[in-house]
Amino acid sequence: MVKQGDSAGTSGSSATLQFSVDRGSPVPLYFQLAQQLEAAIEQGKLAPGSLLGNEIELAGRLGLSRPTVRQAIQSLVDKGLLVRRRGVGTQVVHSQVKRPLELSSLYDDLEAAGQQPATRVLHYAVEPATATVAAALGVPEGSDVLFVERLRLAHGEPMAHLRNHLPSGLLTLGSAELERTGLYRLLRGAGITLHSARQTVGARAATAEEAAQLAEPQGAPLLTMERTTFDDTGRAIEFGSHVYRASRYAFEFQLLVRP
Amino acid sequence: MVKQGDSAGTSGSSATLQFSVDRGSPVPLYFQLAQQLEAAIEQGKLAPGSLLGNEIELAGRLGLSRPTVRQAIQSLVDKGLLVRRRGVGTQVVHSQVKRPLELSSLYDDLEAAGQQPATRVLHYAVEPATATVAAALGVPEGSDVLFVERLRLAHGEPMAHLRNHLPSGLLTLGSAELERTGLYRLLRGAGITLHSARQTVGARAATAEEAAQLAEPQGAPLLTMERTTFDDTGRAIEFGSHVYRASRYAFEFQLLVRP
DNA sequence: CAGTGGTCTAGACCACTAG
DNA sequence: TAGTGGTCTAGACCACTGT
Repeated sequence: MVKQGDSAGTSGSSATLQFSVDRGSPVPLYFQLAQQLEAAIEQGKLAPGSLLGNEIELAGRLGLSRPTVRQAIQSLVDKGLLVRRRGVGTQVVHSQVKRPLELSSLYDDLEAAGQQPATRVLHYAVEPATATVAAALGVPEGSDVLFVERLRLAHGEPMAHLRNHLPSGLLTLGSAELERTGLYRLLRGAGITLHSARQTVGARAATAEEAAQLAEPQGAPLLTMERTTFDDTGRAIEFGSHVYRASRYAFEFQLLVRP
Repeated sequence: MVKQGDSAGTSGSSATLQFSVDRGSPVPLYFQLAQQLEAAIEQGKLAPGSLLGNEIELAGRLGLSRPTVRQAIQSLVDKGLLVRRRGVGTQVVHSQVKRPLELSSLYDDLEAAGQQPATRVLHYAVEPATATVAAALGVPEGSDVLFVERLRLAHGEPMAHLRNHLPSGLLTLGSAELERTGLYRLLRGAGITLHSARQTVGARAATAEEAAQLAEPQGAPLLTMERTTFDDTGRAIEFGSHVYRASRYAFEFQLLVRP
């Protein structure tokens, strides 16, 4: 049982990197380690393809138990940043993994891209649920539903036409708030935990009205998305029916293969 | 330390269900339990919203340790079938979670839907990589790349036009095999481990040629997808550039929110 | 307050991969 | 054969939730 066998000097390996955990912190130890590993990968201190070093040695070096170290590593494997091979070791993945697809918010996406997003609320009213909306939200037909219709702009140019239906009483949504930020940010801010969503992405030609609203020629191809979002308990939170200018917008995402 | 405290009789709870593990099996214990829990949920034996019972008691009942039971439960939480709340318990999720988005194969999707998929190989040749393809695959421009162009049919009707580029030498793909099944199934069969993919989904109007191939009017809206697939080691395995008849096809998928 | 999941430890044996 | 990750155990203390 050798305690000290430092084969330091091999650049790109983890042996040369200094990780440390703070036991006084309320942040879980495995999470602290995971963050440091992720940062090292992102900054290139852990080269793609390099081995992480075995778990027992890493645990000993940090004063942690092996299960704790495994938990940290596993969380990064789940993110797609690391790959484990039995009998070989844990390696940093080569390719550029960014994010395994989130419940994307158009507003946030535009803002992140420096596109100066803006919103114009076209319609805002509580209405009885139609059959389609009632089915999507799992509420009785005719029950009260908040219907919001918005035009999303980037750099002053129309990008998308968004229609959302929300079960009445879930939250108090101001029309003014909807002009300032995205719906999902408002939902999260209201303490609603988004859990899953069912999405359908398709395409169709623009109607005359849509063409006018989006400044596209009539019959222009539009990207469509329908989405129902659920919370922890399985309640439907929101049903959206959106169209995007295909000339200006495309969905881009990374996905991981379930092992 | 009570070994037997069966509070049986509460229907819908897990207390009435009989789980058991086989220690002689090569299948991991946590996986056996996860499968049984998943089956019980799928068959409705564990009602949506019902509590699973605490982990210690479940472990005792099965003769397993708590970490093993936790591992089983965690795998179902990751799948979105269960929700854990501290101080409350583990509940079966209400909504219908099907699959958190896979690297979908059009062929498999059509087959699963009973659509009698067929493939017509239009083009099959090794060609020098163009700049676009070289960038997507991470190979030198002008290097050998297998270029495959296919028309996908369902019930004899054209559905999509598929163009794929694969680095030469990765596998021996027969044109005949491509008529019989999907590309991804062939890749997996060749022992290639798919790991992640970067996708872009958009829309545009059909060109004259595409319209003719897909039996759509000229200028009809088409759904487009570009995808680069990577394996474990980060090598690009395949670059696809596809168009789908928007009148016949849409992408539908479920996704989970990263906690 | 009692009960739940969240985290953590210090071991153990096994299956797989490589040289 | 040596080294790796994969699995498993039997405890422990803590944080949070509800009553």
